[in-house]
Amino acid sequence: MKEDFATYRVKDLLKLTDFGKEINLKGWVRTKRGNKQVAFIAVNDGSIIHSIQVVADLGQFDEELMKLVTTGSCISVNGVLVESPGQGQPVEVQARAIEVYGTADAGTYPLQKKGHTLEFLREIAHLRPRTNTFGAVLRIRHAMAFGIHKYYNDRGFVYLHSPIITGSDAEGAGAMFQVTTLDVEKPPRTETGEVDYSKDFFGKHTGLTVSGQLEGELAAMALGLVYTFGPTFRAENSNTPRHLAEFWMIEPEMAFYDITDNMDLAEDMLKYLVQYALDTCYDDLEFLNKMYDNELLDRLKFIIENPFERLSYTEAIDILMASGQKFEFPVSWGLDLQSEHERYLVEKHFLRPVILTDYPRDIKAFYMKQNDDGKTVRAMDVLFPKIGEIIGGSQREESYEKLLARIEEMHIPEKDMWWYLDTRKFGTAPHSGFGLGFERLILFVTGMANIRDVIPFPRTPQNAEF
RNA sequence: UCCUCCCUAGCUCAGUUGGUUAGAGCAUCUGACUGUUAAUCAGAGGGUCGCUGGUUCAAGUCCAGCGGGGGGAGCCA
Repeated sequence: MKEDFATYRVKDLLKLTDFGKEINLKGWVRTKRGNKQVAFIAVNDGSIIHSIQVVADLGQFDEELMKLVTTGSCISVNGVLVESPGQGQPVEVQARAIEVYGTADAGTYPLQKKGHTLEFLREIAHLRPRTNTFGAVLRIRHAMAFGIHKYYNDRGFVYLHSPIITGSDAEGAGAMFQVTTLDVEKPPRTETGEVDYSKDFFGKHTGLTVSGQLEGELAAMALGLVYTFGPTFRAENSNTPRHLAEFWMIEPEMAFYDITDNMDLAEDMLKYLVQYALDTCYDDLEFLNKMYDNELLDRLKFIIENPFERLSYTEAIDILMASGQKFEFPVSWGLDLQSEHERYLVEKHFLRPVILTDYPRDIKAFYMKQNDDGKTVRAMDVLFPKIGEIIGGSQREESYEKLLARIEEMHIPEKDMWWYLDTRKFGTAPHSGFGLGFERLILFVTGMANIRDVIPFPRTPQNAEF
């Protein structure tokens, strides 16, 4: 076919008003309607949620060619941009020539014109990006990733590439996937019969990272403001709509930030990102609001306009105990909050995001700064409606003595932590940081209910297809 | 990992106290229609009722095991 027409993406075509212009477009057919005289072909190229209507006067097209233009096929169209006489779209393309790049057999192509369940789409994750829903989710996901880099870059943070392979299992954030080149059938053994990891690729036992925080702290003690944003792996047998074995996490780490600065940053960042989604992905959000969650747009706007509620763990316990609410799990000071407790606080009592601080030290990680009361640490968890914990963070313990005491107390192998302890030995500083689960953010922003639907190819127990 | 629910046509589902030949909508195919919007109208094809075993004269239906999936819980981001 003639190649002298300039190719446009659908997103741009829909905005053009110079009717009569000759253009080319390429994309995938969503539907074909019509009669003997005329065919209406909805073409989507992923640049925007909307499809463009291509109109083919069937007198001018080969019947055999038109038979190949089916839902799912890929075509290139030369045509003229015209004002649409029909309802539903401002412009359409009067086709002059159509080339079929790839057919999609109508009898076996799994995606139909009608809606599919999200569960079914998970089974065809290789094709689900072609749906309106996943187009929207993936564009929003991109915008959020870009917005995160923009947010931190604009504020002078350095993007730190923390390692994916790690030899430290000390963070305690969860079970690690082992990384090895040893023959798992017959690994080399020591004289005492244990697997000899000194013969392994790295000369020691290694795994995939469960957190970039510790390395983030190292860099924060030099660059001041850093963040990591990378894949994170947890070999936990978690089967919930909120957990993945492979997910992405953003972990800012800031020298000279105390717990309040930390909370301010977390709240400001979340509001910025929600606003960024509204600014850059409104069409997609509108679609999701219409199809899945009628309160999505209202909820997003509410988040931006209202301050998060901040209170201590102790105050939260008091509220829960005074609530008169029947909980499946008892509430008492010292016990970790259960999902039902967090949900009560966020969705029943405060009706807004909640930041809880100063948790009992015995239920939190070793690196959190110990309060003077000897009982609590400067932890902060940001709890969101529907999602639960979206951020977990703390001011870090900067005292060498206190940190070492805690490491010993919790039986963390000190020999693996020498480099981390060195930061407290040499030029230590008050500092803070947190971890934001990227997919949980996307859950909130898209209104999707299952975390497997906000990542292109989810990795969960018993599932690594695609 | 625990609790619970589900698995019937390509998809979404119905299927009565166990009883003859398992149904519908959509999708697909064929036909009709001069501009459709999840087009419409008419017709047709399409099933190892997740798998294995058991109970019974008789199992989509009852029982057991296994597999897959959803929701809740735990672990957390």
